[in-house]
Amino acid sequence: MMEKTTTTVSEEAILTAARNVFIVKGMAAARMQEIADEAGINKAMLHYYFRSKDKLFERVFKEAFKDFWPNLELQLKEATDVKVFLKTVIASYIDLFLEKPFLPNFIISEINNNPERLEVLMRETGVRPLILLSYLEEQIKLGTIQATTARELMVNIISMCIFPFAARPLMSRMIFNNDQEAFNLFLLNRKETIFQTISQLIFVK
Amino acid sequence: MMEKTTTTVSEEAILTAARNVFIVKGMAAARMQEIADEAGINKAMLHYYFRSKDKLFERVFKEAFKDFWPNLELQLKEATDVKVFLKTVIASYIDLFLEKPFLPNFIISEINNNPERLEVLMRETGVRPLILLSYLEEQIKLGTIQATTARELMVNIISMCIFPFAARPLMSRMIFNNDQEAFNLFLLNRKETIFQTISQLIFVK
DNA sequence: GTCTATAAAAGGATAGAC
DNA sequence: GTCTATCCTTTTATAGAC
Repeated sequence: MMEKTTTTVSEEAILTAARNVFIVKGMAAARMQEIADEAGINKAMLHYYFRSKDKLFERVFKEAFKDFWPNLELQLKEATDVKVFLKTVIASYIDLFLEKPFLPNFIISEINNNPERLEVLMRETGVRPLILLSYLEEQIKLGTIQATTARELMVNIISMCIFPFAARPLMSRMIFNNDQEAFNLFLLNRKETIFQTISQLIFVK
Repeated sequence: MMEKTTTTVSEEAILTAARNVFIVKGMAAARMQEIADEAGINKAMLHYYFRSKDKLFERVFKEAFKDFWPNLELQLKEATDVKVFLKTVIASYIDLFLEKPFLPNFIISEINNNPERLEVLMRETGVRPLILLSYLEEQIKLGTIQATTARELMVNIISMCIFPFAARPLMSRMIFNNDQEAFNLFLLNRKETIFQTISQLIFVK
């Protein structure tokens, strides 16, 4: 029996091109023509496969949104203690953004434009970020980590992981004087440095 | 003698409207019609005063970019020591974003779309963020604060200040379960909590 | 300076041949 | 499935009366 969700070569080419264009330019600035060109295919084909720009965008966006969140359940199950768990979460975030540098700003901007979409997105992708929050709360209660509030801690971790990528050109110019090598090295080391910074805050001797 | 840069009532109304629309929607999604409506004025007037959408946008963007940076020179001159200085910088950032919540994402996104614009912008607005960096470097050398590198520290401070605002709807939903009151309170308290967090990192007993 | 009307361009969507 | 040609809507920009 064949797959229900068989995708043709063209369909895949379109999706790949659409991802590239939408994620870099955003919904409003993206052009169907550019997506067609990048897919090496005719503009009419986009409509043949996806009916409209809106529908094509929704498809790409939902997928990107799903990508945006690490699999907390899995990492939680595999981690032996808080330290390992946090280290894994931070590392998986940094690795993700090293691979997909435009993802953070794309998700953040499109959510800003359409916050009401969040409810549907969360339901359909099954993303549950409160897991990390309640885990941190629990650990604070147990005394294995120290922090005034779990929310504070979680916001700080996420901010440090995501922001340098979301504002990459700005940071590169403003703080690294456009020294690309130094900035790339900085980002590569972030896995380690963020973990150390957070450790200093929550594992008080 | 009269001002050279006299602005008419309409011109001001247009600029105010353009700010509102551009900063919330971004260049690509903004509509000249919407700006005209918000200014309570005819669409043709926009072109009469600013020639094109591009030119109007540039005007608004440059201004917003200038707004985005605290006056470090002034704060440095007025501060009595590192603690006071950092507290002031953080506070002025948080206050700015409480007042203009859409500013961070606007600046970050538009710079991402057009990083090459940065050079001109910096020249024309006279923004010099490296002042903070060299100040931190100096203080590390002097031993008044502790940090592995000044860049690391600066990125962390900026990330914690800006990110929760740039990703406001996302944070609100994901970490505060859309409890608007709790989230607003959290942001209000950020001045204090970020300072405490940073203090814990750099003022080691 | 301000408006109405309209041109001009861009961009998304469809028809129809192959 | 894929293409070319074309339609139609949206949006920017201008002409010209007042």
